[in-house]
Amino acid sequence: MEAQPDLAEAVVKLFGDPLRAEIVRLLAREQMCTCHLVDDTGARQSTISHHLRVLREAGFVTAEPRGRYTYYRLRPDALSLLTVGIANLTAQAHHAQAIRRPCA
Amino acid sequence: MEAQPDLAEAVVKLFGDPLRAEIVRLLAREQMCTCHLVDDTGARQSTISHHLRVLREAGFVTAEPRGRYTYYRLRPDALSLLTVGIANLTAQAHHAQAIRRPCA
DNA sequence: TTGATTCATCAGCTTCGGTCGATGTAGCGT
DNA sequence: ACGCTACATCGACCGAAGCTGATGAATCAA
Repeated sequence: MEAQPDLAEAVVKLFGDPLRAEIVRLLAREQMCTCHLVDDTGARQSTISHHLRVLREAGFVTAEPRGRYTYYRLRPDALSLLTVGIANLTAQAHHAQAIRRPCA
Repeated sequence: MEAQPDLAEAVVKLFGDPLRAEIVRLLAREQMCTCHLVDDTGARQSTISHHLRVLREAGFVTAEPRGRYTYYRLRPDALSLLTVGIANLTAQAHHAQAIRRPCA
């Protein structure tokens, strides 16, 4: 049984970088636009945009243009899939405790 | 509320690399020694050892010396913590949908 | 004891990816 | 129209991290 084909890749896209993880953590509290994230993290605007692009392409955030601002929010459905995937892996790991492949 | 202080770091240690993710996936099925992992992944022995070290130091696997072999297994408790952390983040993200920080 | 096997560690190379400044575009206020 | 702000994208730089071959320790078989 496969937990999720690209579970690892998805996770890396989410947490693969400390700053990206911080962005996710902030977006988990409220929707924010890029300028908010720049203020809160202290990173440059181009850096924030870069990470938002990664998160967007990975399907973890959505961008909503609001005039000259762009609001970002997390996609709970994507996070739910991730949660299930890791939960499955955890359950599988639990069962694996009893299995040992013999050494030739 | 903080999901987990170093949730991101922990996740990166687990899935931060495709090969490492593959190792985790294999260990989720059964306990294996290094040579098994070398065979199954096709990676060099030193490379496998390197990743096992990362996983070990992160607390996700334990090593059990068995004669000249060393069996590795995942630590379900560590994975459970991770699952809870991501589940919390997911729940938090769900609530955040209704909150929007105003742009100055 | 000798040799083969398993595994960990090390130093060096190389690649990947994050960060940055610069540039361009679009929307808003005056 | 003009300027200002918010944002995306680009190219370049650089540091972190993975990969590798070599080396050494430990175990087992002959």
